[in-house]
Amino acid sequence: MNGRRHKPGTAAYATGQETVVRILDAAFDIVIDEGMAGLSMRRVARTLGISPGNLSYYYAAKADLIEDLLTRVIDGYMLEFERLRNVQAEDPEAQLKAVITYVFNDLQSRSTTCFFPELWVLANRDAWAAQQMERIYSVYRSVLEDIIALMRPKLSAADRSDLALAISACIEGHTMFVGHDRPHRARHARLRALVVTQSVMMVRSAPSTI
Amino acid sequence: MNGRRHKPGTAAYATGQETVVRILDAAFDIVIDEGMAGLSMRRVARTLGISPGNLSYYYAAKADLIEDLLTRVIDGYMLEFERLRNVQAEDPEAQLKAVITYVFNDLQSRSTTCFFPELWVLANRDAWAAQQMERIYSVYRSVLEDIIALMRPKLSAADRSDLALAISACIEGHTMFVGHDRPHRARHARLRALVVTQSVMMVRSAPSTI
Amino acid sequence: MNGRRHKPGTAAYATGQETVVRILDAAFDIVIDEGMAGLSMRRVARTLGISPGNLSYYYAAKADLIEDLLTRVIDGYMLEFERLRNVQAEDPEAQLKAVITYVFNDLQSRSTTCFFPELWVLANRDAWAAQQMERIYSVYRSVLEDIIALMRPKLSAADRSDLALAISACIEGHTMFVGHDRPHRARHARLRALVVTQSVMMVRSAPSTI
Amino acid sequence: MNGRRHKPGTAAYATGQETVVRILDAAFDIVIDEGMAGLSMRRVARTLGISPGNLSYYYAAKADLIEDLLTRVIDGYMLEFERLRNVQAEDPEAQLKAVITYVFNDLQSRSTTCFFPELWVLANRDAWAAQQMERIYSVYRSVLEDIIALMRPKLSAADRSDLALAISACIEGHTMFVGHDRPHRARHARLRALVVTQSVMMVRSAPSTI
DNA sequence: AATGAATGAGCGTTCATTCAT
DNA sequence: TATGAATGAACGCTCATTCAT
Repeated sequence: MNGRRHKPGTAAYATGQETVVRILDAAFDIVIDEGMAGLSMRRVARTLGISPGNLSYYYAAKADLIEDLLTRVIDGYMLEFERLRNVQAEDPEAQLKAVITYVFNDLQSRSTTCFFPELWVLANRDAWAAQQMERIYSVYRSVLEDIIALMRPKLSAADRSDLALAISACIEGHTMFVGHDRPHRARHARLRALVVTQSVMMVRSAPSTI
Repeated sequence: MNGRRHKPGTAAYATGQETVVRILDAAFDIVIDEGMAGLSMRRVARTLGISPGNLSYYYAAKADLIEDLLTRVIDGYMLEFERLRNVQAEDPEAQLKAVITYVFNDLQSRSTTCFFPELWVLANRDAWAAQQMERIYSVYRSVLEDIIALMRPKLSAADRSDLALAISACIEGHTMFVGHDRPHRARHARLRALVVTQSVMMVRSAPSTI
Repeated sequence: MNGRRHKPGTAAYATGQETVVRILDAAFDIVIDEGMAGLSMRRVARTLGISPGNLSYYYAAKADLIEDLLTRVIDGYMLEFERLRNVQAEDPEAQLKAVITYVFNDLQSRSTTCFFPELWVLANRDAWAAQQMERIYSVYRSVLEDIIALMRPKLSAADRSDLALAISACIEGHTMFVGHDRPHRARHARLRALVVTQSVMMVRSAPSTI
Repeated sequence: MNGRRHKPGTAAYATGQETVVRILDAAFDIVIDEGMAGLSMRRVARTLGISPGNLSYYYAAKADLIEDLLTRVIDGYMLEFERLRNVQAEDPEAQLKAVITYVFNDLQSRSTTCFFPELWVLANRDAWAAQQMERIYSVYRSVLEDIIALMRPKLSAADRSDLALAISACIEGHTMFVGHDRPHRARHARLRALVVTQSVMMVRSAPSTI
């Protein structure tokens, strides 16, 4: 969605813009369906019915496409998180529950179940991907931190940050167990209840460490 | 510890046995260094200084090599978990803390940080890999379940199982944040403390749902 | 003369058209020189001085190339047979003699001597090849059947068809004996005379079986 | 069956002799099932459950195995032909009919339908194979020539030979049309009748050319 | 903005062959 | 006799990339 990856001037016209979107959509679908391992320039081109040459007009290198793809997907999730900031609730605790519930539920979507592990793997080897991963998770945590600040105003920023990281890591860790088509998906609701309750308790009771 | 993926009769001599070990070691190193995406038969052969033909003498198909590789790695972790069962501690609570501490610390090893996300991705697409993943995590959870049973004898098996799954998922979810070379590795100890404390509290206070 | 085995859109420019022709020519030459066993994608590419990648741009799979190759060769022979239909002769008998003479002579060409046995072998295992073989021989026989119909109007279609099949099989059977470079090539003319005379006699004298 | 192809001394013991037979049997089955193209040393070894190394003890090179294979198969057919020489019949004509009938019927066996076209292809490229092919067909023809000599004592040897070649070629040419599983197999009996009748007539009426 | 055409490297795999044991 | 172990070449194929048109 930033465009700074393909040659400047590219996708200057309406049809070009649209093509970029179609490219990224196709690429995302492939990643979800077949994993990053299944993503190839030729496959994207084939999916769209355009020539490899034309694809390389928009993305000269595969890495560029991947960058844009990650950026766009992560921007999408970031938007969701920003929206969570404005969740209306009686009190911060209710808000915390709402946020965790939302994110935990999202684990079940096929996109989320499939995309994030790919991102984690990517981040293990690619600094830029690691940075994008931080970008999204820091927004995610900042939403939590703000709520925690309301619940525990006296806690240090570091403590709040730890709590937020612990909560987010705990939720993310359920992806491969209760995510879409994952073996314990049937236990999703029960585990969500556990995580919600436990997270609230943890925030309430966490001692100040400074 | 079974493997048995290469044709029977192969690796009958000492040198052959050794070659198989060298193959699997090299393959594992490649996966850790470059990810599954970087694993190729030719690369393994190149690394070992053997011919592609010779490699395919031991593993006729790449899938066979991967199967043996996963089996071996997972068997290794399973052995570790079985060992955790016998951790000596004053009481179940101390034992729970010890187990969580151990596993959480292990997240920091490069192998663990790099291998498990690859396994999660694999399991998303490959039924056999998914099965192997279940194989290891079920042992992992059973260790936790046994300790939980000692702490909360009146809890139903399902409740204990949920607690174990939640704890293990929570720990695993920290891999990509505080694992080896991961951005929040510096906070590893603080988060471990949080997770340990919180897990104990959760087991202690979890209500019976049946 | 259809082909259409390489992806549509490919070979749209003059150079591409030419390349396809060169590919099929080279493939044919290889088959004639070394047999189907000697035909490989890489060899075709090497012969033409193009890269394997470029060859597979035109023919994504070897089977596609073979299909196009067979189609083209067989189309060529079919055209010849169609031309034989219009052979001018005093009477049907003279026409029959002319046709048999032409086909029998053609056995001596290196292409024919080498190509047809390869086709027979292929047809033994590949349904599509078998179908192509039928395609050409049915045209071949239909030419004969039409002449036979003129010579023996009262014969049933089945009888005419049997005669045509017997004559064509008899001619084809000489390929490996009097064909190009075959051990009895010196006797070609004498055998041709025998086959021509005998075929005419057979058509003349064959009893109606219905 | 001559053995002169593998190292002298090899297969000197009973078990070794037996292994050679099993090798050639397996090789023949593969050729019939998959064609010459499907014949590989490793496949033969695999079929027999022996190691490639052991196979190469009997046949150091694939070419040697093929030589022995051809020799044995052709020896088998030659034996059949020699037996045909002794067919009892009222007169030479009946004998000729009996021989043609026998050979024409044999076209329908899977082995014959599959093996001979492979031999023809081989003979197109390999001088030794061509020689073996001549070996068998010359016996075949000599049987016919002898009968023809009885029917037409005044015909020159060359004429008799031409007749024999024409008859044999005509029969062979039916292989790919009425052989096992071939498209016109249903017409086998009718065509056999045609060929038998016509061959007898041809021998009876063929003019002396010298 | 798009295609056709081309390269060259890499992949997984099969193969004939060799040789020590 | 027989196996295990190894080589190295070839194969069909896919891929990222480039570039003229």
